[in-house]
Amino acid sequence: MEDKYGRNVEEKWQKWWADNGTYKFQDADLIKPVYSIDTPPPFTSGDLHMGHVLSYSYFDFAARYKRMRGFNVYYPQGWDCQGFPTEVKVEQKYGRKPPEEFRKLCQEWTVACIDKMKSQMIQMGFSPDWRYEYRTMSPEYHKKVQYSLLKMHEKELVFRGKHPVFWCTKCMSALAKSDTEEAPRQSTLNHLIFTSAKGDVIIATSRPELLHACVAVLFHPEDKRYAKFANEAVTTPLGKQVKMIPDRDVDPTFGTGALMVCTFGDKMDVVWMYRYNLPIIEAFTQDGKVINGPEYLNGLKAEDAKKKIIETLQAEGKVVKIEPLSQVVKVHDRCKRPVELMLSSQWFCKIKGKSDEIIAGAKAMRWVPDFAISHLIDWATTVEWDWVISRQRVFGTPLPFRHCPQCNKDYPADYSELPFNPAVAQEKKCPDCNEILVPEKSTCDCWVDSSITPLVIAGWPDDEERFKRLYPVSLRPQGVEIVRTWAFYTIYRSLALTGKPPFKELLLNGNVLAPDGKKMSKSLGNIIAPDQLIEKYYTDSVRQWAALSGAMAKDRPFSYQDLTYSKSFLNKLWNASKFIGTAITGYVPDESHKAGLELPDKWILSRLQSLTTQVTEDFENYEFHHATKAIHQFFWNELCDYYLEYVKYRIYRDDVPKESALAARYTLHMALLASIKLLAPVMPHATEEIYSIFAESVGDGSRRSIHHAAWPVADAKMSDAAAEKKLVLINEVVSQVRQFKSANKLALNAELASLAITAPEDISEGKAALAACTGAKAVSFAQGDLSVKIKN
RNA sequence: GGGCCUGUAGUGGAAUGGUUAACACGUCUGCCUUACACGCAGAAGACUCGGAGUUCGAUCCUCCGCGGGCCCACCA
Repeated sequence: MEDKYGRNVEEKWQKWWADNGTYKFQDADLIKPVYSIDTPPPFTSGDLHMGHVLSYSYFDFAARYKRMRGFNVYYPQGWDCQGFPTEVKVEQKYGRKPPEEFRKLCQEWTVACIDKMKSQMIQMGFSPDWRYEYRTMSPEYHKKVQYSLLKMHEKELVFRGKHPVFWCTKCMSALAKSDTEEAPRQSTLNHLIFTSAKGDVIIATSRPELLHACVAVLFHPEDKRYAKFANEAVTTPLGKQVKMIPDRDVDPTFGTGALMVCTFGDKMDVVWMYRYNLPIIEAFTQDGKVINGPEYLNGLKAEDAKKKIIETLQAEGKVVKIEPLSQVVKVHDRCKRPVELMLSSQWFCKIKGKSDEIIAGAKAMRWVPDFAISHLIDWATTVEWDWVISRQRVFGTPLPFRHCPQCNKDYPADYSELPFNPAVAQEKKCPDCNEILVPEKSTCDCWVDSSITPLVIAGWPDDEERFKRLYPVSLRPQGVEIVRTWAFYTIYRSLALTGKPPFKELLLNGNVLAPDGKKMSKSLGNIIAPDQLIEKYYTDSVRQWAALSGAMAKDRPFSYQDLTYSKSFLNKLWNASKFIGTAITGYVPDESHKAGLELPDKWILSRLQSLTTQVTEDFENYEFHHATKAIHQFFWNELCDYYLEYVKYRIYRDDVPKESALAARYTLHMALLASIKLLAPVMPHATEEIYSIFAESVGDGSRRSIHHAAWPVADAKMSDAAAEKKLVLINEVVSQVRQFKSANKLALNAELASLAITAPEDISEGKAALAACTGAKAVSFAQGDLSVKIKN
């Protein structure tokens, strides 16, 4: 055992574990039960953040615990490579490039990011089997994603259709919702006159320039003002007839309580369009100019069109009033221009109508904590339309389809063509018209990639043997905030592709907030970098912090206090272990040594049994916080603070009976060995090093890792309620003596003339320990309520 | 607007339908006692957000209010 604990110790074992394949999944072992983990592939930003540290620590604890419980742990690690942020960074660095070249640059960039993050993971002592690393940008991964899409296409769950998407008319690009932000602006609410046989209807709109795309007028079903118009036709100021439809989502208090649905002014229009199967009118071109409108509007930009149409309608007497309106609009986060909804040809995955089976699948799995499933149920029950899976991006998985421009039909790629890449795909012709088919250039939404991770890690679809062994996976750990995406899509796709729910258990973690309770963000400058913490506090402290944070599906502020404490405990563990290590040097444990067990020995061994039971139960429930706390309490406040003081004389002095000396060593051996095993999942480095104290009892000299040692099992025979009861009294006596010395400004090792103890139980068995621990030259006992008379 | 979570000493946070509500950091007082000063022994510090209810009894259960967090929807 090294003299001092530090980064050198941690690095030494990290290397040793890698060299010895400590965390390898035992492919050939078909007997051990398998425990598989579908770990989150982090987005390859290049940096592990505190949220990663927390959540990855969490399931690393689970993996290590299960390994010690005799499971064959399958713990792969993947990388979610493809995404807009990478494209942005690569473009910033290299400028715009042709697609294939750009994709290569993105890949190189990503590889560098992965290298960095991987080394951070190793520093954190995470224990995946790196042989099973996967990258969503690799050809093999693309192949599996595309295979999954072809399969779902065969089941008609994947299809192409026209769908409104967020669109930036300045950048001429489709946007994901995450590319948008909100901006307040001053606008106007315009009250326009619609006419009908039953009278006029005044509707209020902030976007009169969309009037030509008006396809319906809606009002609230209980709004008496409009009840008589239900399902009647009204005429827009442009002379078009549309229907009046009652709808529960209309706010009768806003404007006039009647609104026009335009395809598309905002997202709600899209909802209504689907709800009532309304026609779609393209209102703008891709560069934001009016189309399909009245002559005087066509070709104008939205802002100009708005002015123009208001002027015109006012002149025609069709405007009742114009009032100011402050509103919040979605803008493109990069150019700050308002975003439009544009009809566009996209690929979809059928989701609508699938809620019941997804919820049923979710309910078939254990959610920890259980309330987290509500996030999924809420989401599943409010799905309004199908999942748009295509993105007009470069760095992504290509959709494996071709399109006939003539017949307007889609053709899936052949399985033999996978991985399909439109840039190099062979030319194919339309079976109907012989026209050359156009390979799809869009790429997949990144959730398409990541929603098959439990399948991919289990060898799907080629390796049936492995798949049977590894699927469904035992554990899916993930953040609550992506239940609606990662968990939702994964459950759905896994069910669709295999008919079976993908996990047995889900473990949900929350996020790490900055010490001020706010979200960590670059703009607030409150980010805490894990690397610096490791440098200063060491990995095993950071891991303890993660355990103590206990953020089960809840957000927790980062706390330096917990980290400081964790480091203190690490130090305590280290020093106590050094002491015990010296005490038991050359000691070979033997059951016969139990014959000499004394009262304090029986006590601490009894406490150890209940601790073992408690900690085991906590680990089963992923209550790492509780488990860690319990071990700390035992080790520090019972073993170190009392027990070690009771036995020291049996270690140091030569005049103690041999039986007593052996029993003390037996107890120390047992207590330390069990303690470090219980701590091993959380503090893998320190416990591994301390484990070397026990090297000789391991046998042949070839070093075995503590992480393959058997998890302790409580032994009921070692439980001793009587001893525990007596030690409560003895500890109390010691405490009183310590108070006496403190009050009298005596050194704690000062000798005392005598102790006269009155206790409700016969605790005279502890006389020697008491005398040694308190420095009392004489100790006497009497029966009665607890009291201590001290003479110095 | 909807959903979920949450409100406990200066700070971070346990726990419990019932005696003095953990523990840690910080603070204060002693002590460098042959594992550890990243330590040891003590001490101070909490009307457990406010209100109502259930109960013999609530910090814990219910409701209302106020506050915080996260997610989602919407702003015609």
